[in-house]
Amino acid sequence: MHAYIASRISLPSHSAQPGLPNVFDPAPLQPVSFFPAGAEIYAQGETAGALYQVEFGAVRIYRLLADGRRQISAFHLAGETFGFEADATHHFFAEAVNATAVRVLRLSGGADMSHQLLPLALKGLTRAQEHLLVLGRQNAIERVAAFLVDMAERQGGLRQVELPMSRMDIGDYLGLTIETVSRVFTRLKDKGVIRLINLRSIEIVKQEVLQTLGE
Amino acid sequence: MHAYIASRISLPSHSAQPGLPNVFDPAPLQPVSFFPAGAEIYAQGETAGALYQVEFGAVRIYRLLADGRRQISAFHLAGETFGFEADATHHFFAEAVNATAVRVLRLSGGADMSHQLLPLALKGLTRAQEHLLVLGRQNAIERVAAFLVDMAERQGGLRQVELPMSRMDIGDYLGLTIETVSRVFTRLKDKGVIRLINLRSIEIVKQEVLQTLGE
DNA sequence: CTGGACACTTGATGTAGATCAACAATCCGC
DNA sequence: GCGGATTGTTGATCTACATCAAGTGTCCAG
Repeated sequence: MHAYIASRISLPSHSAQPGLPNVFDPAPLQPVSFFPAGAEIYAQGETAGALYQVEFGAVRIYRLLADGRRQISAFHLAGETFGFEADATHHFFAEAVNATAVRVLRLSGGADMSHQLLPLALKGLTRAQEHLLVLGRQNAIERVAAFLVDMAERQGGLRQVELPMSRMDIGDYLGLTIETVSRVFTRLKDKGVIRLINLRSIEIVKQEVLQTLGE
Repeated sequence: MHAYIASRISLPSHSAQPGLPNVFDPAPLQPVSFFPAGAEIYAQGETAGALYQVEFGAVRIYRLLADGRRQISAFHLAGETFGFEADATHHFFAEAVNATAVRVLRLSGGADMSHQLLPLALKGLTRAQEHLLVLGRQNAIERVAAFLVDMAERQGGLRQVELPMSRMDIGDYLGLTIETVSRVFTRLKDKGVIRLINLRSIEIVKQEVLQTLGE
């Protein structure tokens, strides 16, 4: 999909992370890697063994079918952690949606991290199961509404929501085509539910309507 | 959906479980509950706090939309464990598909089970993410094929596969209607890929074809 | 063994969203 | 700031699956 080769620049980070409980302290500060838009963070089939915490930017986790159909199973925004697997192999691809910094937390063989990992895994599991309901049983408007509500919540519940990803990404996350995503945005705009500030940023005008549609 | 009230009969179990590593030993043997077909094991909104291990039978995990649309996120067969949640509340319903026995493992407040739970949670996460690909990007034949391959694998890879659940359950798991599920079964039968031994049991005749369709 | 209730299958028709196609807006390198 | 490439929108048409409808098979209570 992307012939892009990641140009990683690792460097020790000095920024404290207020608000984000750094469960990995008091280990020495972990290195941060930068990825430009579209760069691969890891690929399906690669050996797993690190956790990744998004410092800024956004990451998409996805799988491909043989003919190129793509399903994005999750987006990860600043503060979120991803990369854990059931065995020693990555079963998904991870790519930077746009310019992204990721703190890499190597899992030292000895240390037992299950205490820290379990809540993250359970959170991910709940999210995936909720996404199953959306993909299995909701129509196009409901899917987009659920997506926007989720993105808004994860950005602190503000009226203005940033969408770092393209319509293609949104489509591949919601199981829709870009055309359908675009039409639904237009429909929600015409109904006065949202306002399109620019391509990658919307304002939620009627939060209740969106909420009701999405559930 | 079901006005059915579970008639639980709890009793201490004496059966050893060869083949199933009982990670909860050497705790005293946990009680086993029986549930008739359709009985509720737990409901969305209830307080969580136990794990459930299927002794025999099958369990469906699902969510409902306000208008009654249902998405089954998982089936659990003999030997599998379910019931863990990200917080103290169940976010899904669990029901016996047919006559089912479940070992209830109360999580004592003090004990730290994250070591045992993490692999189960990660396994569930991977499964849910794979199911997302099916629901988001595969067509009706591919969905049914993937489902049959999965059921076959979980039953030891034999040619003959038992389907303890109704067409309605399969439809609600795959995001399809019962009619579409039925038509796809007929289509696979006509192509000679499967044989319908009876309503709840099929034989896989062309394993490779099914495998290819499902991925 | 018989009847009635489900569960499933099969057929006819409708429709949401995909696909195909043209155009518009936006971004970015020079 | 210009021009081409990329991303998004809008319209026309097609199609896979849903919906509606009418059987058929299966199971069990009596």
